[in-house]
Amino acid sequence: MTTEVLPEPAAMLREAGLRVTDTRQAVIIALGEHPHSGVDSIVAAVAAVLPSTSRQAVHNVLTDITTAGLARRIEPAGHPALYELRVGDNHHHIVCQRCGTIADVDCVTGHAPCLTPNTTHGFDLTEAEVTFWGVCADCQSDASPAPASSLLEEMKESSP
Amino acid sequence: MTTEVLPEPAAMLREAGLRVTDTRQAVIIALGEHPHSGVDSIVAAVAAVLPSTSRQAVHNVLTDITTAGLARRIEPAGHPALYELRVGDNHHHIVCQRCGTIADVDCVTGHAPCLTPNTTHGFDLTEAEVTFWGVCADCQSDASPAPASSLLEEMKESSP
DNA sequence: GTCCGAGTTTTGACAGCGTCAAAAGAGCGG
DNA sequence: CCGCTCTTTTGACGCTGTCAAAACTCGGAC
Repeated sequence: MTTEVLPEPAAMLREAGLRVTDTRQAVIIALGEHPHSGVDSIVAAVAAVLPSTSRQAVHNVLTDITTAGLARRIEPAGHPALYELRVGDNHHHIVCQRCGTIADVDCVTGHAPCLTPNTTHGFDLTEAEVTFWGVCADCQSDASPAPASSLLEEMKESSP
Repeated sequence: MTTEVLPEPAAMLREAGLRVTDTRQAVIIALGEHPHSGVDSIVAAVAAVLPSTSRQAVHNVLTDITTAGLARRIEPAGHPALYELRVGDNHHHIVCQRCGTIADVDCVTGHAPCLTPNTTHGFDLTEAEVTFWGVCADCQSDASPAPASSLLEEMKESSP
């Protein structure tokens, strides 16, 4: 889509104490342009700029920047892991049960009152994760019966 | 400890329109005695009674009874799928980030007010899934975790 | 009680996603 | 400019789950 006000990849990496490499910058740029991307999509996007980049390198980068707090990893049930750069703000996700599309959902309650159960079974609560499931607008209007099991084809996103 | 006040597996299967087989009853009994079990644990439990049972058969049974509404499938990020018999009541789960133990968490708010976001991006909302993450009582007191088979969580922390 | 067809289970292979490990290459402080 | 350390490449491996065909049961019919 349109080029947005992306954060400086190099600056982000330096602040996080990570070395600035082409691969890492390319991954961050790809994530900035296409949030909620899977490893496959990111590999494709990076390969468009750095054709020699290996899949493993992308995995490494994603793990590194996720650990460093620059990115966030999302793992919806039944889908491969996705990544996004939005960290720090507490938001959740809504996943399309047909095509796997993901959208951000800001926590409407601000402080998440219901996300502090009193029956924690002795657990030391760290985080509350909310995932909404539904059908996206495209799949609603598109009445074509796409079986929820094998629609990996649909997930292929056409790049601009 | 063997025969509890568990629902009759045979009756459950018949009501769901599924054939009553040894394998299916064994799986249901195993789930009744050990909720939040993974396929591996269920296979082991079933094998104790029916040694010739194949892993694939367990997979089939779990898929069948899940589809029939007798069981529920849980897929915490980074863990293999788990199953439980409690269906119908809307409850969530809290997962130990160290050992993977899972406990039930009843929806304390009853009606889940914050689980109806107003910004659905055009999605037709179907379900809201909540997963709590934390550290279980055992892992809190016991600094040395080694329950089942996963120490993958250890690498969550790394300092350059 | 016996038979038969549809539904189950077994067996073996396979696919997706991610990780491990060692050698080669690149960043960056001195 | 040097060299140490971190990154990347390459290839193999592991885990979880699925696909497919043949052998076997369940359960209603006769």
